[in-house]
Amino acid sequence: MSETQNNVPEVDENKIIAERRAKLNALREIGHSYPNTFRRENTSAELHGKYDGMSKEELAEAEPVRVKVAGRMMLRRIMGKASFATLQDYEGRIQIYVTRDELPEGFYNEQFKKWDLGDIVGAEGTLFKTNTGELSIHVDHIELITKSIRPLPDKFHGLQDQEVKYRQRYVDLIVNEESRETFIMRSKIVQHVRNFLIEKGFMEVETPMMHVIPGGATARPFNTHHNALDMPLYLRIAPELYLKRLVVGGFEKVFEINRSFRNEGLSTRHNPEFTMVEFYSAYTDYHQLMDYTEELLKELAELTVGSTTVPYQGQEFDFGKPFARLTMKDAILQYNPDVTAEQLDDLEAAREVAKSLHIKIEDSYGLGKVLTEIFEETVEEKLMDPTFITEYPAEVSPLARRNDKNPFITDRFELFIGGRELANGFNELNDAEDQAERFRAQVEAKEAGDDEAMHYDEDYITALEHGMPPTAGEGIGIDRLVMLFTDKPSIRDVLLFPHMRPAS
RNA sequence: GGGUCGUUAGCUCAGCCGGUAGAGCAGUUGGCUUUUAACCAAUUGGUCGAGCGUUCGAAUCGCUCACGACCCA
Repeated sequence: MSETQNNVPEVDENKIIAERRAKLNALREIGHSYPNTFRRENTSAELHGKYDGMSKEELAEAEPVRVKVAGRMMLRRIMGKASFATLQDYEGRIQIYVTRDELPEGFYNEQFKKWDLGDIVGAEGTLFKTNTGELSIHVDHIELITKSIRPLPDKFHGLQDQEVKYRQRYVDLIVNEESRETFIMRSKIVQHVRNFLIEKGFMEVETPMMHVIPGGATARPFNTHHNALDMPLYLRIAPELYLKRLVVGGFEKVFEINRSFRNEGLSTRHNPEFTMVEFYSAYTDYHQLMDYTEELLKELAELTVGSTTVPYQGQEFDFGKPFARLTMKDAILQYNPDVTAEQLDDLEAAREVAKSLHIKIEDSYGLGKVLTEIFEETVEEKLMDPTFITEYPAEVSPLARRNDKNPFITDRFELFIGGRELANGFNELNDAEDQAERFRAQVEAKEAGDDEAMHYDEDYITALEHGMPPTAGEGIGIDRLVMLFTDKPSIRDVLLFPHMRPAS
């Protein structure tokens, strides 16, 4: 049974909409049919770029410059027989000057003056500058291209209602410049990450988003069902295991930028679907990945902020100096001066430390998990400037390779900025027997009640048994990256269509 | 899951000591050929998020619910 709503909604009608519909009906009677015949030849930004530098006199004395633009009418000032209006296209705004006597008989009063803010129009004419020096188009042909039935939000205050911004992003994008800029920046950031990896010799791939066994992370998946095959499927929680299968297959440097899905709560940092870049490189190690990450983030700071000092919500993060690198244990000691190194080497002592810090510890936790809990509770949120934390315990790193000298820890790091985890990378576990053992431990945890623990992925073990070269891999959260570089407090501000509860 | 705050005209917001709803913008009508949040004059527009209660009377007080924002777990 489908619960999808197929109800046709009742017509949402208020006086303004009714009046606009009446105008549209009048237009239909004289043949308007949402025409797709107007071809613009110029954009607002192009014209400002070329002609803003010319003075009023230079423009007036030069050969007349004919231009043809289209856009949404955002402002209009009618002054009797002449009007100014502001058209907005995807790059910006341009002012047009419309006079009664240069349009066909009756057009100015019977058509143009009846158009509404929000309508999309095309205009042709010659460039000039107004007395106050604004580049404008003296129009001799103008036409209504698309009638808008719905009124726009306040022309000065824009759209303020946070909920409507998220639910009706198209309206937000029409009226709020800042919102447009955020998503343009997001696109540039993703583009830069992609180019960065391609220049480093990585190959972009696409792996399944519907998994038979959800793997590659510890998280609850979304469940779905394949009707023809009559089998359960899961939306992926990470692409990791498929990307590493490709490394087994001989694609030694691969990456994927796309969505993963986790069936967990919503917050200012969590959306059920989110975007990660994951990349894997054979014959290298996690130190190389930290170097790549540092290089990439410094470039992104330059690209987005134009500086190595990144402002975020009233704070500033320093991307100029080399990123700090310290081990999880050293980090705990540094931020908990009362704790000694010896206490962190012994399970019972570490439990006591956690208890004194009011951290909940389950009986099943080993020393590695206890240390990680202490780290997450007392250190994470204090790591402001970019900081790599290394030497994550094997217990909390089921896919990472153990350190050669100390099998308690893995060759793994996470990157923190502004108290938030931005990236996670490690030397990949390519010992199939060790991996099988780790999967078994995860299954035990799952059977003991940890519903975030991993499944045993037999085919992945088979892939590793064919031999995966030594490989390092990393995931970077794109949404959090964009939040950081666009100074946005909520993940919803950097998602075009964030998940919302259905409006009542 | 818990707490705080919010939801009033298409938009941005007042009103909240309970007495039956206001402004600006947008819209409509009129005026205005270099304005720029244009301006001037007149004017239309509201199940005050939903429901229940208290009261002679509720946008306003109380309770429940919905959605959102922030904080905490």
